Amino acid sequence: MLAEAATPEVSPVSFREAFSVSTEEECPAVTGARCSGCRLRPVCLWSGLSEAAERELGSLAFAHRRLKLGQALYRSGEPFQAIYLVRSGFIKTVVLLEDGREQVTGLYMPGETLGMDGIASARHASDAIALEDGDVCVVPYDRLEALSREASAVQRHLHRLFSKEIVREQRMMLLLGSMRAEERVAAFLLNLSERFTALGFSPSEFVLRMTREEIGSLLGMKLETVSRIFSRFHKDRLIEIEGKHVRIVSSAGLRRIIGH
Amino acid sequence: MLAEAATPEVSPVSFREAFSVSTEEECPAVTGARCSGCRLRPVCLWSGLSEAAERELGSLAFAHRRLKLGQALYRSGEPFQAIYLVRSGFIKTVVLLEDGREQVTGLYMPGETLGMDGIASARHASDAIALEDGDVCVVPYDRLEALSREASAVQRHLHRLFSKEIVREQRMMLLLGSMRAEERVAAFLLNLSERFTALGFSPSEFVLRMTREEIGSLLGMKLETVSRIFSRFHKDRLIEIEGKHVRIVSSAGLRRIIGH
DNA sequence: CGTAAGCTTGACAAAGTTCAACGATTGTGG
DNA sequence: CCACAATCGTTGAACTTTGTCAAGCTTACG
Repeated sequence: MLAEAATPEVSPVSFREAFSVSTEEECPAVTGARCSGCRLRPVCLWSGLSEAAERELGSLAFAHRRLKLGQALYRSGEPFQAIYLVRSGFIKTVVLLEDGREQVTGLYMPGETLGMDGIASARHASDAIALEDGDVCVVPYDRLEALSREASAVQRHLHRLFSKEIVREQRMMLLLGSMRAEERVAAFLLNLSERFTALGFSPSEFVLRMTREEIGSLLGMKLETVSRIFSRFHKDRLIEIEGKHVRIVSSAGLRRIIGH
Repeated sequence: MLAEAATPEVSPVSFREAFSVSTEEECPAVTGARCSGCRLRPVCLWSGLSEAAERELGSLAFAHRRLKLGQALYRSGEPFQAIYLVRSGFIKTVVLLEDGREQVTGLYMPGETLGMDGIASARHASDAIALEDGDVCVVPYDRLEALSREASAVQRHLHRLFSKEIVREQRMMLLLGSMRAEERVAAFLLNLSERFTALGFSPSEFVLRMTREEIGSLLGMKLETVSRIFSRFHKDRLIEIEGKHVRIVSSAGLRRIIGH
């Protein structure tokens, strides 16, 4: 029944098709593509730039970097050079404790920006790991700084980006600090549903790109707890789940769980 | 034995003396004081500005706002206007869930900056509440934006500020998501110790400005758990504690607890 | 096709919460 | 200035949630 989950209902194209690694035509590797043709334009840093400003900046073309599953975009301690806009694939960020424990601090989908944690100390404070093959747009930070001084639209967008990340992390603290495991999982599923919707995919049917262990780390619980809660939600007809394919049967029911 | 805790050993002046609400002479109310005389200069947004840039900006004087214990600096949903530099007193930020549950997401000491969560949506995403009487320097955001375009030192400082907040929240997620209650309390005490040290006070003896309930909310546990862990640490000779007065007896011991 | 990685489930243990009682401290109005 | 109320903190006992360990199953991959 869930076999077709990979082909979202509301969208005429599959996720993989729509956000697959670009062909050479539309995305020459190192020289970078013109932003004007990019499908991520509506969510991109550069939207809102006046045409004049765009023309002025002949350099509005950035290198792309491809990532294979498991590959690191950057690692904690590495010199900070750029921030990254996800073009395709999912990326997780991970913070490590000396004794080896790790916390997944973020999950980034196409159109989302990561890497801002590196500005403070000129070194990245987390690892960014690809959860599947994909690619990112590399935005060199020094150029961004300069541009943000020249074009106030860029500045405003950049500051909003910083602030959004702060708000996202606040919400995550709320989740980790004051919700029970069941509520966290419900909130996680509803959040994914929203974000898939924003990308034009089904709100109710999608593929988790993380293992139970990674989900557990993001939500501050053990993989067994994640598994048990998925099973319980399934039994209670709130979701259907088969491995990583999820279908939300009752988003109202999930919302009710958070309401306690 | 802990009766003198209010007078830190290493510092010749008490915390309250050093960071009390300023007298009118050094801090005229609405017109704002010249930054040059401010004791927070080394940590302030404006440090690093060239003298030329400073002179150019005759406006380098900001309104101060006094806060009484329990008073809100801003509330979630209020229009975002400014960010705030704490001059004296402690401030907590709180995020609320519809059902009334709340999560303390931050604790801000003199010299620290808060309010950046409001930029994303032009409305604050949290409440900021004074934990004791104090005052803040009000930095209007539109002026900051303009200034950050003109003076790259300001820009750099501002971006670093954003990034620091992101990193701080990441660490908080690590704490909430992957540490046991005992470890969280130990980490909390060590973190306070560091920050008091940075302000020139004793690393080992200070006054908590939060109730057990507020500490619990910050650390994602119930007030009873906080109390029990304080008692346990006391029994194990890691700290001495009497109400809100804390003395760290063995910071190595606390560090060992985090190491598992 | 075999091996490793990922997922599920059960039984039990540990950690943290809840409820309750009580003492100490703080603040307020008479 | 005192008395009373309210808030804050501590501690015990019972309970709930989540983690741990172990086994077995499925899936993906070389």
